[in-house]
Amino acid sequence: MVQEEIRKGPWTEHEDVQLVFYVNLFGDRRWDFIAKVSGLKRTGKSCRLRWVNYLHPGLKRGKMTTHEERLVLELHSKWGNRWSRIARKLPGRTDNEIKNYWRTHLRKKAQERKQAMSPPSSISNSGVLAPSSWISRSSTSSNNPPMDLMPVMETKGRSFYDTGGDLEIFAPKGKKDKEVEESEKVYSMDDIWKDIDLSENCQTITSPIWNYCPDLLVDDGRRGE
DNA sequence: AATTGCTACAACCGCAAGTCC
DNA sequence: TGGACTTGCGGTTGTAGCAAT
Repeated sequence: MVQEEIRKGPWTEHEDVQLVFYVNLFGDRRWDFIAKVSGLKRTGKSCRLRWVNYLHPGLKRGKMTTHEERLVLELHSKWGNRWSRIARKLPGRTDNEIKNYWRTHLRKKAQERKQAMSPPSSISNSGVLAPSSWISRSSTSSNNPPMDLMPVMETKGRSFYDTGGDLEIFAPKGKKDKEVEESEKVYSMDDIWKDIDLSENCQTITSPIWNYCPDLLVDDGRRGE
């Protein structure tokens, strides 16, 4: 069979418009289908990512507020690298965005914070793991801070870092995750919004594509289900 | 002005979970 | 029940833009 060539790399404005149109038409679930019918030479996966991280109308763009930053630090110390979960507590922010922000801005801060809190002994905050059990996962250069040397907990093929916060039992994703979340709500959405409003009047900037193609706006992420 | 190093962020990849038949 | 397919998540990479030298 002749494999249709798959486009990779940065999305063009035209591709964005096309994707938005088809998502508006069919909803944001059947990505393989959308990828096919839209004529975009992208994988469903790629379409989903583009939508979720860039085109979704509910996205808040622009700099993280100090409150959001604080929240990320807080939640990361509690949950580790569970970005999607952290993202759920920050309306308008994506897991990818938070993950990137963490790597570039906060890792150092968290590091300092941790160092300030822990004695220079070999015992981590959890009091269990010594550096000898740490695994270096640095894949890139020299300046990878020791965050990468956090103890790695393995569960069912997934891993996350012990950040020194409460080690939660690693509930499987999906339904169970939701249950866990329901039962442990730390911040209500109201709290978060209130706080954000108070801390800074950060403007919600919708994705540029929506200015470009305003007709396609859908109401609050609820598309044909 | 050219080069190098760093930062920020978009996008890709692999894997596991979820869903459908 | 199990296999194929789809979706979601977290880790990683590529690169544009900027600052420092």
